Amino acid sequence: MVSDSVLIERLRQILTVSDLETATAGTVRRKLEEELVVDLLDRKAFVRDQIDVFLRTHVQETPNDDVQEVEDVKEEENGDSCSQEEEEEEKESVENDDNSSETGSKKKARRSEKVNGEEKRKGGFYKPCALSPQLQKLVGEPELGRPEVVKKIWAYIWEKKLQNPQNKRKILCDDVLSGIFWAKAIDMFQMNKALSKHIWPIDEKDAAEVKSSVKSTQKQGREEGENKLLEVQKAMLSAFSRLLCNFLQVDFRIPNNFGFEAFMVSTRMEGRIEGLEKTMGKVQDEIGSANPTKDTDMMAENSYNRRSDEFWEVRPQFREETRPRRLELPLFSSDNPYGWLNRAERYFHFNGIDDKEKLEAAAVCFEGNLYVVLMGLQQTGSVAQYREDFELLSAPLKDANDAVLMGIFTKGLRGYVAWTRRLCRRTRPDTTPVRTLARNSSQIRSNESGDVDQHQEESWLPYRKGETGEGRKSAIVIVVAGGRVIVAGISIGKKENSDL
DNA sequence: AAAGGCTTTGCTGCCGTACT
DNA sequence: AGTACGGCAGCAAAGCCTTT
Repeated sequence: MVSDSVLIERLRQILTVSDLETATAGTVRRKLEEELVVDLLDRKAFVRDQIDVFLRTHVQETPNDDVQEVEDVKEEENGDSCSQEEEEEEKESVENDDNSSETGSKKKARRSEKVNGEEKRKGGFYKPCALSPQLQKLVGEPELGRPEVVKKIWAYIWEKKLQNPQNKRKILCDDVLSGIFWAKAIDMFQMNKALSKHIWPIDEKDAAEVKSSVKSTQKQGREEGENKLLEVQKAMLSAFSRLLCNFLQVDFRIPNNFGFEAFMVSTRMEGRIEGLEKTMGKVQDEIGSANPTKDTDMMAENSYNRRSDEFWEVRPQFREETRPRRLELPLFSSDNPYGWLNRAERYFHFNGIDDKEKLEAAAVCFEGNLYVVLMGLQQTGSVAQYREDFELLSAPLKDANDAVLMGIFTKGLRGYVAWTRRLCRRTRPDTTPVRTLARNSSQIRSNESGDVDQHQEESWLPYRKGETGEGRKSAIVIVVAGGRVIVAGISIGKKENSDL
């Protein structure tokens, strides 16, 4: 039988040299048993208590090392010292202040002091991010933490006096700012959102560089293929978004190396189309009823196909002049996407194609390649961004099978495999409200897509205890693909969740 | 003081599973 | 049944500003 004192002494020795991040009560106890050649099963509680005592003293000492050093210096300066008990009381009182009486602003001030006092942090918020060329131009640095970018932006706004005097929340964009925000004015609350399009994590870039440098020659071909696919994706996204922007009468923009502005969510898009159609209808009526003038004729020339019969009755000669000539629009070529874009634009110009027709014609040309591109699309940012990209790309696939589209969509989701596995384990079909919804709704598809057929059908319809009330991890995802609404039960992260 | 946006990191607490 | 552990969700943190 080993005495308590011997046990404690040896225990402390073990803990001193152990990695406290990984050591557990069990591993420590087993080590003790091994070294002292005794069975400590009946003294488990004692061992755990002693570990707790050690950890309490250790943990108190470690994070306050710096404070302790400062206090030591003070003590030396003052020539006196207070007892450990008094120190502990002081610490406690500080903690109590923190928890109860201290106001938010004081806390904030204290935090700020802390940040200013310490060496500028490099992680967390201050983690340097890569900046877009437009943003680099403004802040004068290739990489910067987000808060510092915001600081510099505000400094620029003040310097140039770009706040609207009537409403200081509005920022009037000069050339530099409009190059970043793609607007003539922007609400300051929207500013950070717009900025996020220009701030990219460096890790991904670094990781990609490291990855590519260590790739074996065998993998190089595949990588080149992926790069090419990415190039094609970019080109198609660029071309397609340009057409869409023309159609929707919004600014054409390719804000970063791959991303889209988030105008493509179907509901918003439908709203814009509706609005656009109404406006066009009004313009059409006005043109139809007005006397022909040079200006209105020019407007009419630009929208040959949108004119009413009444309009042509007034200007029969104009119909002859602007009749589209026959010329084939080339199919999209992944070998030369920019070349295709050029030729397509010339074709549109030559035939006087209006915006809606441009969109439809381009969609037909894209269709063959779209599955390939869609398959290559991966979630790199938020689910919402990924969904929007997916919706944009899949929009022309009107004949596509919903389940296939949903399968491709989920396959590109980050962490997909992990959550489907977990969901398979935890599914409780009979009590799942989502499942009930799925059975009753013709819009909801189960996993018929094949790419996840190793999972139970329930894996599409996630369940987690308490879901009825909170649905902590699960949500219904609605994807607009191929012009149809596709709904699926899905498990997603917390941030994405809020976006739904 | 809260609101509104966004970012990453790390802590806490909860839950489920595996093991004793 | 109790315990240990893994994994995940939720939250808070700094920074910026003006209006209510």
